[in-house]
Amino acid sequence: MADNTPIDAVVTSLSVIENMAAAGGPVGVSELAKRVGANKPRIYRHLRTLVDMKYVSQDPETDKYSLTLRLFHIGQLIAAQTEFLSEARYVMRSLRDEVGQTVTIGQVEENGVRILDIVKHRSSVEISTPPGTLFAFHSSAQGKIALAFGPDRLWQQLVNRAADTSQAKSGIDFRKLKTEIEKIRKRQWAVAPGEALMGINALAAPVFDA
Amino acid sequence: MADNTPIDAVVTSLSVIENMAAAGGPVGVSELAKRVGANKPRIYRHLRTLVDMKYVSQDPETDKYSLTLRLFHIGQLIAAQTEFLSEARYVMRSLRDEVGQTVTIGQVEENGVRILDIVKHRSSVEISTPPGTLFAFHSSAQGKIALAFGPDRLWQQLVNRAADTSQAKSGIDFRKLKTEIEKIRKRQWAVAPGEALMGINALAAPVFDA
DNA sequence: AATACGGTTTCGACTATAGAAACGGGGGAC
DNA sequence: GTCCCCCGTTTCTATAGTCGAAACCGTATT
Repeated sequence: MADNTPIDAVVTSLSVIENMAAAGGPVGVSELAKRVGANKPRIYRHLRTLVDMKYVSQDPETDKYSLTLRLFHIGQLIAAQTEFLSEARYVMRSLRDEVGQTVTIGQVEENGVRILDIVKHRSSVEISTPPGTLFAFHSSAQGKIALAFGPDRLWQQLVNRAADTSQAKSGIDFRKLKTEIEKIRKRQWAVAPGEALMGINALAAPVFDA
Repeated sequence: MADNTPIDAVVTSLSVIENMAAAGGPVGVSELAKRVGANKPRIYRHLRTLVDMKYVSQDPETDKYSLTLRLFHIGQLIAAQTEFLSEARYVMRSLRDEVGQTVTIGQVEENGVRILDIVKHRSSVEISTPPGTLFAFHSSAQGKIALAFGPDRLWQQLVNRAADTSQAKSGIDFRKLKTEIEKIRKRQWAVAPGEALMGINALAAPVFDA
């Protein structure tokens, strides 16, 4: 990461899009120019490009520009990739309101549990786990849940990998972990106090689809 | 509109985004380069820019890139601007709970009806129509509704297009279709059993605004 | 051990982008 | 009716920024 040089034109166009979205309605070139902090011709050319690509349309009457549903469609695709996220949001939100805690949702991957989304609990201190974070299997409530209720394959992989890398120093006590997993499987939920951060609680996983 | 000159960099970045959305999962630089039709360094720089702007994230493990939820959020904003979608959600949800069926909402475009959003009905079998899907006019309940209650222009276009392409083999029986449309217009709703999938039902369209 | 493929970096050349200034047209003030 | 102001649009030139070829380095493969 030597010379961090973002592409100017892209930044500008995305700023245009963002500002249009924030505007909440059709916008003119001049207004946009002020919001973005550039002069009119620049904005104009970017708008023309976006119109060309069907991301923006111009009202023939007022000459003002508005965003089309193209980006919305792309957004839907993204949400679809993140699978059930859109539906999960509702559950998460109500869950948060119920327990008064920040709620996260994750997905099991090869090497751990990846945080997909988070619904924050408004409190004085903000302990945020940005989406995309990867939690290890052995040192997080989420990971242990995955081990407890996920396929055996996960457990095997974890053991094999630890053996392969000959990292006896990894310090994972598998016997202890195994009994912990068993316990989790019985009581249906896991805690992992002080392992990643302060006090993290996780709950069982409605896996695979529903 | 003298010298139609779209900004290259913007076109590239948007192509990158589109291809990532279409890919349906994490993608590598090389794969993207092939899809977009450019060489690796270019794509790499664009990706770096998008990462900088938080539209894309890179998996620390696999080095692959994926779209973040940022665009999804913007898409939601757009949908809110486009007015009725946010309101429609409520209607759709209550409608679903009432009839116990999956409800979709679409928008009439040039070549068919595009599904904008969907509220699924929880049942044993999942028959999902991902948003963004385009339904043909003549072979879907949604399309027929559009023909029945939309402007005549749509019908004319459909007939003309079929004539132009000289594809008599298209197999569309226009007389039959026309009478069907008439019937739909009278009884206010349409069915299209077995045309797209199993049993699809659609309802009349609150067009144009309200 | 050697190869192939992945993402990343460098560097020079050219072109595509930016900014100043000017244009035409619509609307409001007076 | 006339003037003026503000809007979206256009031209033009210089420079900055983007591009492509080739090379780099790590990991996985044979």
